[in-house]
Amino acid sequence: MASFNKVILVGNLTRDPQVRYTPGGTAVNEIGLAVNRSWFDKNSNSRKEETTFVDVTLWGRSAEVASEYLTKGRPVLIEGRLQLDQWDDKESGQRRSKLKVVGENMTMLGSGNGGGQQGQPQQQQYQQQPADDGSGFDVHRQPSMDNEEMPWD
Amino acid sequence: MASFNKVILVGNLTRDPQVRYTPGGTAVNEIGLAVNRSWFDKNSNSRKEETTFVDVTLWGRSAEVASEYLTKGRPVLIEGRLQLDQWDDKESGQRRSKLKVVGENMTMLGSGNGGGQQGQPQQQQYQQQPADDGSGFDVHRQPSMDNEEMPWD
Amino acid sequence: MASFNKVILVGNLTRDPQVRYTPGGTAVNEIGLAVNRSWFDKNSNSRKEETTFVDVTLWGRSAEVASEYLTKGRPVLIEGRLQLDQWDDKESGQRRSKLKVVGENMTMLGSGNGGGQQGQPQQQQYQQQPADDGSGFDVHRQPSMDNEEMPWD
Amino acid sequence: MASFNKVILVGNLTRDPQVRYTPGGTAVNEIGLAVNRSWFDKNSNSRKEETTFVDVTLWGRSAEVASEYLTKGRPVLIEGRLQLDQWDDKESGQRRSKLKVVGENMTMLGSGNGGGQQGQPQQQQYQQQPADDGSGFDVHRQPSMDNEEMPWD
DNA sequence: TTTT
DNA sequence: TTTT
Repeated sequence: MASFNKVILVGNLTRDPQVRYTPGGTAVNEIGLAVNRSWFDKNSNSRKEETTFVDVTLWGRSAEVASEYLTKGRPVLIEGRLQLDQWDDKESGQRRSKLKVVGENMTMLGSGNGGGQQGQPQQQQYQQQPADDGSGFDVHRQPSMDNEEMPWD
Repeated sequence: MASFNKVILVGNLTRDPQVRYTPGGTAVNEIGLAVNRSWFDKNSNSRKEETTFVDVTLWGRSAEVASEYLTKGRPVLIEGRLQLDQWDDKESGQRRSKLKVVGENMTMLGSGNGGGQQGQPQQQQYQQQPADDGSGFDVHRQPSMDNEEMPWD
Repeated sequence: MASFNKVILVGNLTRDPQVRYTPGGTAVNEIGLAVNRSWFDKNSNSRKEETTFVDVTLWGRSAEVASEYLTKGRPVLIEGRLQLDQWDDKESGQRRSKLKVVGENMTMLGSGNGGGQQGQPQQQQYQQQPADDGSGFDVHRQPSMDNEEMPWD
Repeated sequence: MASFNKVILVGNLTRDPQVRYTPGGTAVNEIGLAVNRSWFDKNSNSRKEETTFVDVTLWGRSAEVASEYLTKGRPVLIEGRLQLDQWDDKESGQRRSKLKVVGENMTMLGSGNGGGQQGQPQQQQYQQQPADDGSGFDVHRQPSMDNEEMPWD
């Protein structure tokens, strides 16, 4: 049967975003997100906290926007999908894998005036660039986008 | 700012589910899910496929239901959240971590009569048990539930 | 086949929330949400805006929390489901219906100190009360909840 | 603050889909979906059912695909957003409005061989066409799409 | 490696 | 370790 793969996260950035570019010129940004959960534990009769730290890979315009407008601590909403990175570990000779999140859409939350220059585009939603730059870089993993939805293009 | 953490997956089971029980008696089931994605790659001018294999931890009643009604290959919809498992690697002495999915709700898809005994409860949605059994087992990680929504309880 | 029904909204309150109570004592709160969308229209070569106004029905504790901590303009994240209200129109004698959103979870967003008294419980997520109060009031429509997740109970 | 607007539904078609075309040539399809919910009611100590009937507007390629491959009764997963249709009622002279769902993505579920010709493209996910055809028809309301994700294009 |  |  057909599949479906959706992740929606609201959290705070654990570091300042930093764009890089693939050899083919596509922007990439692996942002760090801290997603908190708190619940009341009946056994200990106390409130508990747990934080999930997630790395989210942004591509294209949203990769750039993250660097331009976001800093450590800023709240953000990410819509994306799970992706399994797989590789051969040269050390152990074993096949290894890691679950990641690919961000397909980013919405900046917060008042946007927490300081610095990042406040402007609060009503925007940033989607990814579609282009596979044919560079051999793993750009083929990047998902869909809609130019019509892109700001300032 | 407050957080939000939601994962919604539709995929096929990669193995027969197997319930286990915590020392305190809580059911746990780590099911394997294969979630496919296919897209048209403009560069190669061909359709591509990529599969994400995800382990989903079910708790309580849904852990049991998975074993009772599902088998390898069956389609299922999972609603849950990302969770970071963290531990100390004795080998390397390093802190390690792994992103996982905790299933908070399970919906069986498919005609349900693909064979075997699994077909009955197609209209049901299974949620988790709330109880922390105080066993020291990591049951404290399990989330919310609503008995009102539980079948046959 | 089994169904799934999920709505996730981030928007701003269009009015101050007001709790009411059913004859059986269950809290209800129909909050108004403004959800904006902006996109770039290629034809007119300009940015466009569209707002969706949605009424969201909250039950139980989240109905109360909304009134205690939120005011007009505050940003909020709602997780819920679509529900079809159906009734007979006495005037026309016709069967009528209206699509609504039932909120199953509410997360307050924003710095929380935008003014007034509403700022405290920023890290909380509020779920609904399960109880059907047997009042004949349409409380049977309210969904799941988990006391374990409730603050201060 | 920025907004977010997401609807995810799994249900069965209540009628055979029928594509229409706008004057500008854009495909539109308003499909009917039945989304079931069942829960255990503690008061009556019995299982209850409730069905939400939702009209979902599909645009572009997914509008066509729906007609080509789906028939009444087929299960489908819709990802979309809420939209408020507003108009002036000539009869009453009043401003009226109706909440609708715009489908941005459609995934066909089910074995796909329940009969007829609809079975082929089970692994596909159909997204909308971006084009505003400038016809004056309310095509401006249609959302994002990614040609790269379109099959057979 | 971590955020509020 | 992998499903359709």
